[in-house]
Amino acid sequence: MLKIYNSLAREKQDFVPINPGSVRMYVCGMTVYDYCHLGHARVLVVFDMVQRWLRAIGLEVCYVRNITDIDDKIIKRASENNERISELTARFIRFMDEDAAALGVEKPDHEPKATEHVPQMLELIRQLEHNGLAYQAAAGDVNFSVRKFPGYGRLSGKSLDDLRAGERVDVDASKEDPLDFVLWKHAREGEPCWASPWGEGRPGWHIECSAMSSHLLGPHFDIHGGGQDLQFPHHENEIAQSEGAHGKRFVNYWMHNGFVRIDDEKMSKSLGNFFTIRQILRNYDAEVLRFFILRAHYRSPLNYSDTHLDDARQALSRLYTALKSAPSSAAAVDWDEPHAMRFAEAMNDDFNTPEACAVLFDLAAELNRSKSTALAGQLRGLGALLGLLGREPQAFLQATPASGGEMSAASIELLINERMTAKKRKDFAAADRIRAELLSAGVVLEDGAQGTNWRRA
RNA sequence: GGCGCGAUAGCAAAGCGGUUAUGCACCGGAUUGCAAAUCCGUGUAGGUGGGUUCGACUCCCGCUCGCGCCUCCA
Repeated sequence: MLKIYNSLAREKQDFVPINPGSVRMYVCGMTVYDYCHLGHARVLVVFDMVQRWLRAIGLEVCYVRNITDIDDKIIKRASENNERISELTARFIRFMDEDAAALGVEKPDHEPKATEHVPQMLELIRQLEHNGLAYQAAAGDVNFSVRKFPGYGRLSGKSLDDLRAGERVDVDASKEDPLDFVLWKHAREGEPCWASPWGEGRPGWHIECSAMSSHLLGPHFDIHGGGQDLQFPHHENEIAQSEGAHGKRFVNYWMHNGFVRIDDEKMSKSLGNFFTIRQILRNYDAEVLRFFILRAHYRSPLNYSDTHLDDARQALSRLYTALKSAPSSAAAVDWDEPHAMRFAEAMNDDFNTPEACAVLFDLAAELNRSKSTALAGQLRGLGALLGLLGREPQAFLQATPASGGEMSAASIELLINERMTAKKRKDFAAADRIRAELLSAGVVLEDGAQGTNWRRA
């Protein structure tokens, strides 16, 4: 039985799909005006893992991850770059796709774009107005009236009065309540806009997700995910909009992944302390980054540093090294085998990937002892469920970092042959000199029965 | 100020009311020409003060420290 920590209930709950055997899941994706950073990498990888596991336990999954391609920051960036918004967003969607693919993230079933769902948003706003939850303010914006929606603050655990107390933002005088949020922004000079019953304008940020999720998954679906920072106000507002418009429950399980941190501080655009995915991938294998993310629990904070990635690389090397000792292919997992059972138990416990990884290491140790092809198959099969261990061991162990500057495989082989010759005539001094030379170039040699293997340190 | 989360060995990171987490690093042994890899073995934990209990890292309370949300953010 799968258990999921539901942010709304603040506890782990048995997962019961609305329709037996199938799951509908929506995750807030990226706003595409810049490169994806490590925080985005975490959302991508975490929910990819969730999606894979849901399928692994036999559920039919419809996974939607949206793309926000119209908003203040996009407009600002496009004007700074002096380019069209559609060019800017198309470029960063492409970069996002490249990064996601590198990280082994499978394509969601749908990736709706905000600009392609304006009619659905307008319909939602119309419904909200009809239900007395939306009003057009003097300035022309259409706002959501939070005071009229009972239960506002349930997800974030805040009462309206608590929220008032912490107000740090200039109050917009045209709002009925300072916490009311914008559904439709009236058009401004030089900004893109759409026609609407409330005049020309463009959608507020929160309405996008409500419109796209209900359009593709219906008004009531199983899982809604995203980064912890979206819990308030974004997800809170989504609930208010969707339930306010449809008059029924919106989402059964809310999942929020923890932040990536740098030096114990949240990594974010506003703090400017972020690393982009492609920056990291210049020096580290993408699978190492994926493993680094999955070896922590998705709800825990994840501190990033080069040292931690080095550590993750060493650990992943151990798994691939074990795999090298027995031929294997990613066969179907034998779920009656003890390791697989432990793995499933861990994953069913709110996606406990650190525990699942520990099982992989136990399996590797066992494999190193037994050289069992069956165990190698299990290791590959279980790894595949996390999107790991899909490559040939040599390919991983000998991979060259994207930044280059490494000794080529051909030169390495040449030196290894030279060393072989030296070894044959018992000239160990010469052999060791070559080995030391390779080591200083970041290449480690392993002499075995069938000759010498090498890998990058 | 309000609300919430966390504190585990040198580092990273889980589970668990009593029995080895796991990985990296470290130490001893096997193996090796020597290494590397691997295997065998050992060591290093649970912020702090109380409480509950036969027994607490695990449950409860206080304190301290750290982080997050209350504004755009994954």
